[in-house]
Amino acid sequence: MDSGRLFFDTSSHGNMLLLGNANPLFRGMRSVLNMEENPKRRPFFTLADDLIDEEFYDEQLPEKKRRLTPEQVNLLEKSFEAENKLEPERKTQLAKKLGLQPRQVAVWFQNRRARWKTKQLERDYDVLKSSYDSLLSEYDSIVKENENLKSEVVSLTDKLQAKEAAEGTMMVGQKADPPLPVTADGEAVVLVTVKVEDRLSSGSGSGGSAVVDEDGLQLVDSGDSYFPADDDYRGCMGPVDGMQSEEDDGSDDNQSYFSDVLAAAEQQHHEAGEALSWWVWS
DNA sequence: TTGTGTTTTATTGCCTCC
DNA sequence: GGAGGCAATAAAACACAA
Repeated sequence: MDSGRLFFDTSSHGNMLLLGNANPLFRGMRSVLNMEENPKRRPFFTLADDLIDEEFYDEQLPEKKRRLTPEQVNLLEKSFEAENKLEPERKTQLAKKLGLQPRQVAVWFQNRRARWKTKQLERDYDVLKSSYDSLLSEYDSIVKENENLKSEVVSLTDKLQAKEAAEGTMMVGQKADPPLPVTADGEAVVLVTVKVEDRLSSGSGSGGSAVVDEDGLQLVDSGDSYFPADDDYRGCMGPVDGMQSEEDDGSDDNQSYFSDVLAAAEQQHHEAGEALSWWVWS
């Protein structure tokens, strides 16, 4: 430890004396000084003028570290506000004005810069956090909206399924009078049902179509479809959980709707809106 | 009064710049 | 190499609850 830095030179600065903690005299005085503490206790470092007529220093007590007075701090703060770096000349002037050692002024500025930096970091953190919170809430609302759209798709899909099934049954039912045809034509009814489910579950119409085509039921397949094309249909179905199309390779614009909510939420929302309105319109 | 957490003052060691 | 800045740290001073 550099003891030269720890002790104030009493010859250069009036009656100031500070002993290091290692000094037994200082340690002994600590308890005494603590007992003498009172609310009006004068600070260790005061203006040079005040040092002259104070009997306090007559005793030349070895002093503890004292805090600066509010006046000293105010002046230092003002100086810091003007310029947070301290040129040698300003340091000397401030020290003279405040009755402090230039070294103390330099230390105060150093510590003040450290405090400022800490506060600045806190401010930066707050800004980042509020920005993050805002984005998070935006993300949550988009996810919620996404869920709503998905459930709407599922609901409409169910309705469509029921409607297609009903129409398919009617067509076959024209040949078989009973509500549930169980004759040779009844097989066609079953196949129609499979066809609809297949479309909804796999998104690939080829497999289901093959079965139906074999039975010559083209009318049910696409000729009377609610959808202009299979691609469009699958585009609407793609996003529904558990009903993912096998062709969901991202090549189709509609297929990518649910792939990255954050990346293109607004655009995707728009696309979903179009798909849905088209669906309802059909 | 005392224990504990926070703030302030000061030191130390390292680094950079001139 | 000396001066000054910074990060880390020590320790005194202070605030405050129990």
